[in-house]
Amino acid sequence: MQRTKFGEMACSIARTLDVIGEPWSPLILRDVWVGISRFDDLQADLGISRKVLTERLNHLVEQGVIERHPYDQRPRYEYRLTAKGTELVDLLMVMTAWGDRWLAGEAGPPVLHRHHACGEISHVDLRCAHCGEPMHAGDIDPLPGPGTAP
Amino acid sequence: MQRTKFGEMACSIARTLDVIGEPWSPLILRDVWVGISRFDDLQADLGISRKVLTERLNHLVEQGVIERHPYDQRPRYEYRLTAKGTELVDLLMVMTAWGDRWLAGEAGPPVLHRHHACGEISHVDLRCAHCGEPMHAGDIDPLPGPGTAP
DNA sequence: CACTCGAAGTTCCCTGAGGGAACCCCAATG
DNA sequence: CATTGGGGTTCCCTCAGGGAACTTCGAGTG
Repeated sequence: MQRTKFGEMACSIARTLDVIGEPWSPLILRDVWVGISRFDDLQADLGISRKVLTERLNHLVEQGVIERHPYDQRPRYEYRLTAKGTELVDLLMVMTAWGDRWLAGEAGPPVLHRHHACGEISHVDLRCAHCGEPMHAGDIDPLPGPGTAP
Repeated sequence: MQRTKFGEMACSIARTLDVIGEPWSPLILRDVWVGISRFDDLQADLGISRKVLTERLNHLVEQGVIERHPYDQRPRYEYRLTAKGTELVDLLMVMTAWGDRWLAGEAGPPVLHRHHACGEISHVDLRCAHCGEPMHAGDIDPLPGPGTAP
């Protein structure tokens, strides 16, 4: 947990960090995405402290990124992505693409992604939602928006 | 700083978190991207502790994401994005898009982005680098890659 | 019914990272 | 020679993360 509250800044990056910026949160999201969805399974897969896992799951549920689903008469739950959380996976895919490109080293990427539409091993690329052309760091100008800080 | 080392995991998401996953790092990157590049300017803009800012800048320089450039005879430096860091801005753009969509609230997004190619206010969308079709959470299958853990 | 089991937390203590503020270094300037 | 200002460093204090033991509660077993 960061001591300074990012969620109150007038910046969508800072606000997003307030939702998934804490240590472990992106990895929890990754596990839930690939189907590791129960408390003990998450704890074993990540090697995270149980206390922190509890805190992170509660926070992600509060933020509406994942949901608790009972899967038994007994109080047993599994966690699933909401629509909000599913869209956050975009972030994970970009992190994967960057990590594969810059950090994988000799051995190559640990995981490959096959794209359903074309059947090829591929990765994500960023395009403008409006015109479809590439959209990267140098391709935009920032302008003050309606929600600018007072 | 996370106690557990993410960089040693066989996962590009975890490795990427080892580079920019610490508190403040994405916001430092954002500031450098938009041209806030000197120590005191960063410290003032972010409200971060000077100690932590020093640590983060050193780490980002070590990771090859930013570079120190002297801008005076005196020991004065400014920080600039490297190619590796410039590609990391993709991550910030996706965070911005998600935050704008899910967290901006009534007021709307605090910052707008005009795309050079089409001149419109827009945001990023994820496409397959191979076929150009949309590529989101449900559109891929993960497969073990060459760098899978032993 | 008493006993055990297992998932899902909860509690406790210890260490170490973040916040804040004061301090330091050093080249240029007046 | 004293001052200024950028770019850190140092020190102390608090609070978050790690680790491991403990708790809860319903289900299954003898």
